[in-house]
Amino acid sequence: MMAMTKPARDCASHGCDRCEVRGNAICADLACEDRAALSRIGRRVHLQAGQTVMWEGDSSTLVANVIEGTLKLSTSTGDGREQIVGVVYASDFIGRPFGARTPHSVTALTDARLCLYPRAAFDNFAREHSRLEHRLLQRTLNDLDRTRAWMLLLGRKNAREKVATFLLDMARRLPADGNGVIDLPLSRQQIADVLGLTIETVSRQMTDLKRRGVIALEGRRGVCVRDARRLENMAEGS
Amino acid sequence: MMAMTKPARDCASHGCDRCEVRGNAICADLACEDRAALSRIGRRVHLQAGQTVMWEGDSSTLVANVIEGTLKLSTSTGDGREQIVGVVYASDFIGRPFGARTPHSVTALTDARLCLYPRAAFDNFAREHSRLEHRLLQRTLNDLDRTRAWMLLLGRKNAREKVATFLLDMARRLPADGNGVIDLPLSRQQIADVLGLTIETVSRQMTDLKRRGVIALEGRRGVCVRDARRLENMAEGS
DNA sequence: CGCGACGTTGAATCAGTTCAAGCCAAGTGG
DNA sequence: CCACTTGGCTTGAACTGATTCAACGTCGCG
Repeated sequence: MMAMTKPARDCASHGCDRCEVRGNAICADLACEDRAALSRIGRRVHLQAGQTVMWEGDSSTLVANVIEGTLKLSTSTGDGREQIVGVVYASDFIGRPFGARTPHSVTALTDARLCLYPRAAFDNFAREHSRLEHRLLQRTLNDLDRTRAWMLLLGRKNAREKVATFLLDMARRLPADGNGVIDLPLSRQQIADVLGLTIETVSRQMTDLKRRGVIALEGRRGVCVRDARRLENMAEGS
Repeated sequence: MMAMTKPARDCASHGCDRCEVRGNAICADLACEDRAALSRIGRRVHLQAGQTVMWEGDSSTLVANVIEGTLKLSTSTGDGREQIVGVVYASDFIGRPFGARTPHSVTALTDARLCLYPRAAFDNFAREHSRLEHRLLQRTLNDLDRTRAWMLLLGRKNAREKVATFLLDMARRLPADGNGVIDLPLSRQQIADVLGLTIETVSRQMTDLKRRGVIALEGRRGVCVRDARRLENMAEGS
């Protein structure tokens, strides 16, 4: 799959033209030749579910675009308690440009494909291409908004509200199959790590939501939102 | 104070030259004439403690540099539970550039002075001055890092760890007087809103820390860190 | 002095955790 | 093909850290 064939014509001479996420990634509105230059800096890599690409606290040497798959961003306390601080999807950007340290680990939740750049080279490229930098800024501002909204959940919502909010967020982001069932990219433990709960509490809340007919569960990872209105009410406090 | 006098010479012809925060604010490395242009867009405003400049969900019409004072960024649930998602100090930037809505309220905790810009004009200016945009990007990336670190606190730390972490953060950011006493810009309720706790729990933890000799309390807002090492241990889990 | 806002303290309650057991579906090997 | 393991998920019962509710202090200001 995805062999790096090299056609002849000027502007079609690099892999990006066939890139699945080009329209949404930060490279979207680069001129054709600039995109070619950027593509020369980067390389494609495949990750298996569970693989970690960047470690919290390590010096920041890599950044990347996510081409396919879902990854988690996480931090931990010294004694091993983990908090997932973000979940990223295709076309999202990962890594810490313009900074010495990677502030959180990045781990693949599903098999994934990345377009990986050495940070230093990327930084230089970005500084010379303000359209790219502008896109990166927009994306970072959005991330910051979403992260701050999540703080309200972590600090002030109870278990039911947390789980309901999480499910709505997932339903919004992930495609549903014909029966309206979505396939969660996270295990129960990982959901707990997103919500600041324990696995048991997550499980109990899910079961409770099922019992009330608000959602249906299909196997371990499948969920179907049956009554979105009610789920939304539960996500706030009512 | 701070009257907008207009001296005659070319490059000294705007208020910025006397600006207390110029070295650290996002305007820092603008060329002299660009800074003059930016200053023409903005205006200085004074805020009294308690005043709110921007409301969560309102359309984003203003952005600003903080010249003096401390402000809080906050979000609330429908039923009035509040979470403080950030505290900003002199030379920080506030507001949501390149976005339609302000995602959180901004309220002065102390009397404050801002350098306020209409968002649309600021956006245009920023798009044409990539050094400004670059600085804004750096700042936003830093904010995001700090915000994500705070998620670990909200999701995974207990009350003692939260309060200890908070105090260390404050001690790092605020100047201490001759006796090592810092003046907290936040009331107990606001500390609770930062940490995702209740006011009573914050009070109990502070008293406990005092009883153990780790900190000393001076009146309502004064704190002195007596044993920083021990406080650091408490901030993680030990 | 006395009022009002802010902070502390105590006792009871409860949401969520902890610990322990059991369940289920998917392998693995005899 | 069936016993047995394995890993993820659920369920139950006991426990506990933080909240809730209520009373009491205390500081600053008219």
